[in-house]
Amino acid sequence: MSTLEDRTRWEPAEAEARIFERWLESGLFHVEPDGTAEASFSIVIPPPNVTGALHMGHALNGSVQDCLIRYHRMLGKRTRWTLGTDHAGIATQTQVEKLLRSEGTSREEIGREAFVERVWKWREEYGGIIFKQFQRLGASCDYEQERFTLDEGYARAVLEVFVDLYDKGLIYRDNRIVNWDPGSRSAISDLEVEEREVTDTLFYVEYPLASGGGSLTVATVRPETMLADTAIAVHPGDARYTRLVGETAILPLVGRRLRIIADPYVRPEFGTGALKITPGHDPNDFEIGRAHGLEELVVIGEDGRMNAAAGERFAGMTALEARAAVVAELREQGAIARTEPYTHAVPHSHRSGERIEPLVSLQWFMEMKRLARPAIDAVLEGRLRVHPESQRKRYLDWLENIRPWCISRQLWWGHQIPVWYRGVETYVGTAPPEGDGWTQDPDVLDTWFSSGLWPFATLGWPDDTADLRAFYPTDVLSTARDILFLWVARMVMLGIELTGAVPFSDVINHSTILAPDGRRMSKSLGNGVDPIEMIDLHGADGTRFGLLAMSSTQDVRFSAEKVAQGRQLANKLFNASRLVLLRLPAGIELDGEPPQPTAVEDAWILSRLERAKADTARAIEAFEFHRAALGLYDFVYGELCDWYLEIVKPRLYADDNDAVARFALGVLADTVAIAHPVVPFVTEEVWSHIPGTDELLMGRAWPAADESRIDPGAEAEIARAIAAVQALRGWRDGIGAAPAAVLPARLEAEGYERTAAYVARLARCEWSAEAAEPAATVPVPGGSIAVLASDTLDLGAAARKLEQRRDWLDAEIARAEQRLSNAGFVGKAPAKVVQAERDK
RNA sequence: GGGCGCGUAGCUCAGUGGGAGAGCGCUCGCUUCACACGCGAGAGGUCGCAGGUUCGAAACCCGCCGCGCCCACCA
Repeated sequence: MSTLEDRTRWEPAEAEARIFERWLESGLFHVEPDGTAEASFSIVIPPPNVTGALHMGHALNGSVQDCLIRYHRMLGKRTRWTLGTDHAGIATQTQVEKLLRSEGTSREEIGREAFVERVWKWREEYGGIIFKQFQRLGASCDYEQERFTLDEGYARAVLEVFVDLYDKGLIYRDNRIVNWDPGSRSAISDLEVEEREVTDTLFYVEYPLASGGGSLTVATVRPETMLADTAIAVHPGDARYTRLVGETAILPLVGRRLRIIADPYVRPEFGTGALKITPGHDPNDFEIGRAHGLEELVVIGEDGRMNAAAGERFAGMTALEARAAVVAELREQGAIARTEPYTHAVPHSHRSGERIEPLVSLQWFMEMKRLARPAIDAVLEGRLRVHPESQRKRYLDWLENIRPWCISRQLWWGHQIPVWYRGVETYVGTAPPEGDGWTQDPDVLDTWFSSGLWPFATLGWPDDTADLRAFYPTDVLSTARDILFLWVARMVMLGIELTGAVPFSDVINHSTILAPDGRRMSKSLGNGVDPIEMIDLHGADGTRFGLLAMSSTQDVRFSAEKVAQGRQLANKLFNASRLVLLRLPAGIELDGEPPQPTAVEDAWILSRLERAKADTARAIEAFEFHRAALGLYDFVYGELCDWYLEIVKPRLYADDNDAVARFALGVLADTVAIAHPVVPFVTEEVWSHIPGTDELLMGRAWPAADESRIDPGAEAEIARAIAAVQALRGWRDGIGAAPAAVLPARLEAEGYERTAAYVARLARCEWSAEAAEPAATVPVPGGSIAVLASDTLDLGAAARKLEQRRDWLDAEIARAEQRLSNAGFVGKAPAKVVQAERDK
């Protein structure tokens, strides 16, 4: 490593790996379980898919969580960030199946056992890559223990929960209509379904009445499902059909007799006001069918093809083929009255993208209503806080309208359902039953069933472990809002039911990072930005800063410029530190005493630092990470570097600089400390060069704000000096004064007793006692500065500038006077504001 | 059909009642002893539109327009 003198730039590529290694070796990522959950701070990572690679969402969430973890670690909390991965049933199975296909085989061909083995092997190979990437980001997880939702202990927890909830009657098996995904050949839950606009044809089909007296016309977009019709429904109040209720219609092509029933669900104004009822293939019809005791016929099989029940003519066809065939036959019979195009929302599988085939099937369900109530109360009573507030309503609305959850999946990769069958017997238990002839249910549980146990199963539940006692309930759960229902709400429900505790006290729904083009980042669109590339380009600190800074609203476009801004901040911190450290006299080290100001600018920066400490802490605790990041930037650039360090340079370069060097060192130390949760690498690096610090910054105590050091007087004095410097610089630039020229001037303003020398140096002028007529007068707070004639000054330009200034001032005075003459303003506005106007 | 968010400088975004800000880009100037991945100075905004509340609105309220997202079983 080269010396600080030679390193004029912060080089993340060189430093970050080295620093991360020190963190890892320090053992600070891991803390022993001890004490109570109240005294600790713990986060469980939202488990990425085993197959996953780091994307921008992970990088943002990692930055958020690490910022929190580092902050609380510095606060002295016993800090645990538990990490692990999710077996991700469908996603993983799909990937491995794809691999098998490329090898010319399939899961059916090699069989279940070999397939599952293959997935495990695949997981060995690719799993956990994402945590190497997390390390690039600087994430201070407990890497010593990585959990997996299919670990032995975890699997045991899953099975015990199944048995427990089954015994409580919350889990049951039933023939119900489910969202069948022909793509993954499995049932999926309501949450895995997305609606897409589709234009279909609406067919008006005539069903003859059994009485022979005419026919009843129904409208349908799916004529092929008529083969499973078991009734026709009309609205009870629909006068057109009142006399037909209770009559019978004949199903064309099939000849089945259909009862004509009355049900308020039917909308009289849609189509003909008569609705064919197909309980086996339509969710609404299913409910109506259950209400009226109708038969549930299934004519489309799980392979998406018509089955034997569809009749010989149609069996084996795909649903689409069957539609064409049915329509053709109906036309032949003259049973289609008319058709019209019809655009509507149609459910598709979120995973496979295929159109959902609703069908009645024997599946396992979880009854959710009873579980939802306590999860609602937890939020209403403030035991669980949802951030931002707007997401709270979403959470509550969903839970208020919760429906049964289909938890069985027709997959091989996952937790196989712990139920065995023998003839009519059913056995439910965590271990296989005694005796011969039992076969286990082939289905596995929905991935979200096991991830719903994540905060406590990762800590050893259901055993009473030290981890559980020390770290559960956890504190914060940070996630993207698209899995608020899928995952978060279920963790809350299951956590309360199984452990008696809300599994975390705060839920953060962080922003969704969109691609620069405003669309979702996606592989297929090719508009994704790789966080690792960003880290390579701008460093982890820059990437973290950028992501946090851009994450204030619910959606945000990715902006590489914000990341570059973060890199600038890192570079600035590094170089500011060089200035202080390279001027540090031998023997001075950080002694733990608060910095002692010996000049007005010292008191000023100390005051600003106290505010920055408090603001940063407040922002992090309120989960307003953009405020934390941008606030640090403002402090470091706008106050520490642009002004404080510029003002004290001569003192730092003086021979007897002990006092100011010691002071600046203290300010620097606190600055890197409060910046550490946001930009951990560069701050750790700076820390390592501060004499008197043997330990890592990561493990240092957060510098608590001390409001007694806030000094409004010093703040006002320096603010005045800054304004004067800026006024003079602007004036100089306006008249084109030579940058290096030192202009003689007379200070004719109040309030510069302790800052006049700084103003002169920073604005490049020289105070003169000469009584000469000024060449120009520059207004500054508290008076003006008279610039005297000198050979470097262009008097014509100065005069023009002065003229402009006077016009502006006249306007200002007029405006202030107008305001002050307004009785309403003087009477009602706060005294401070009125006084400010008078001062003008 | 309901809900949520957004609309501020050319771009990406901060800013929740007292004279509009940042980063990037642009213009001009500067090898000033931490940093040229830098420093200084600028140009550039009827704060989506229209009402209202207020002494005072980018901000608070109402309506509209535009964009995005979520939820919803209407053939």
